[in-house]
Amino acid sequence: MDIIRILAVDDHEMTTMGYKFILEDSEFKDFKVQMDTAKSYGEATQKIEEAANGIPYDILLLDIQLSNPTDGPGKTGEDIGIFARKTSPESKIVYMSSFSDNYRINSIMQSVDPEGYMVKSEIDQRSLQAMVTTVISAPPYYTQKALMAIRKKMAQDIALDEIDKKILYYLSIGTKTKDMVNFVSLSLPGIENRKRQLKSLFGVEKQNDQALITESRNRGFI
Amino acid sequence: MDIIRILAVDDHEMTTMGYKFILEDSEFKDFKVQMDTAKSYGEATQKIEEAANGIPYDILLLDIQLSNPTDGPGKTGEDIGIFARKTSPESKIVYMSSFSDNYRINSIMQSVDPEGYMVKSEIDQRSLQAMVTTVISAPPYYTQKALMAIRKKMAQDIALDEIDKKILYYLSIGTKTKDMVNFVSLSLPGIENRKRQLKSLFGVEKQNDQALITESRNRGFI
DNA sequence: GGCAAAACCATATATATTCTATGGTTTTTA
DNA sequence: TAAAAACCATAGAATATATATGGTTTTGCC
Repeated sequence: MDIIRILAVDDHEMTTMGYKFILEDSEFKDFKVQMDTAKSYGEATQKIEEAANGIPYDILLLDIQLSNPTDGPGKTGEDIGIFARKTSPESKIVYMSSFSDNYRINSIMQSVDPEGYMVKSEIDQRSLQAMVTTVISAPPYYTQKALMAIRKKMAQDIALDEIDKKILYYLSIGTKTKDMVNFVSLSLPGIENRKRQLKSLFGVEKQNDQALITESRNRGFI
Repeated sequence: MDIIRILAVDDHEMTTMGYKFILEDSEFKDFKVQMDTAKSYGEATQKIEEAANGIPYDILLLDIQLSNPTDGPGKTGEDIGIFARKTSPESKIVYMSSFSDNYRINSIMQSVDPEGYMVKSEIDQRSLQAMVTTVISAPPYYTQKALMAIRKKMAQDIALDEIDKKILYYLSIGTKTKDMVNFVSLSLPGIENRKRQLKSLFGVEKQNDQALITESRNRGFI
């Protein structure tokens, strides 16, 4: 009987314990699961690196939001994924995230391209088991909410460049257009013109910024 | 007990009969399935339109390849999907296709954005039943090979315009560069320059066209 | 090997797009 | 209602990409 080694990373210990109890007690056809856990970026990367020197983990279950201040700012589960792709390329990566918004899922799909993505509200015993077998034998595994975001993105051909995405992002968090010059490498009329173009592209011409934000969200950009 | 009405379109009658027997005999929790079939573009669009005037179909199962010459050239399952989106917007659309290549799946995802996509080699009784319940309650439903193509597309940010895609397509079917001027609205040096840029973009600089084709396929463009 | 076709590369010029700078008008908001 | 912000328009600058042309290298075939 093969052993599938999994590392689950989440700052809430209850969560990783839940995964552990369910999966170690599950009956799989060809293997048993053995689970390690980690609570922070530092602990996770260390365990991944150590394992990669011997037998790498088969699966990494990563939370995106790690509110652990000891690792300094900006160290998220996304960073762990990027680290793992380099250090332990054999390991399958599955995100277990509360985020189901398009922006976050698109971002993870591009930076890490994980073998799985589960929205936490959709995780239960059955889906956990299905995820493990799928990821091991025939990835990818995405839960329904993740699939909805992915489908939305696939359905449209519009490709915005980095500047457009930045403008939409800052707009969505309430930044004033005149202040965007500090974040976007463009002149004020340049930004205004881009906004006009985006509104035209999204079919909300002659409407205010709120309409643009709403439409961008509908289309899965933010 | 609700009735779920499905129209299955495939030029091979055996295929639609298979769907019919399996799904009408299946035990679903909240409903029963009643299946119509069609063999051509004309028959399918007519049935969709008639139904839409009364009670539209709940699900349309569409084959992409319809080798029926009576409807004239260029009438594929993709066209049926586009027609159905207009005529019967309430109906869910699921493609049942032999195609598992990236190019085709990407194209369908953009032109029709179906609620499901099943690669025929992956269809069996269980997946058929799962597809129906998923599409009715919480779409989308994609089989593994479709998901692989989708994942590949999502993982990369590169957006090629129509001209680039055309060049790659004609290259992939063996068209000589000098003959492409007949299909692509660009001068010969223009095409050559695009090819150079694509090679640079894909990291196959200073290599021949075969390398470009291979890399394009890997990245899911053709 | 050698020849012709195709592919490939480089440069000057033309064209289209998009930026900035500037200044005016309209809308929001305190 | 006054100030701030958003919005719009235009001229000129900068950028990117097209064409036209001609040369070099590679490929395929006898």
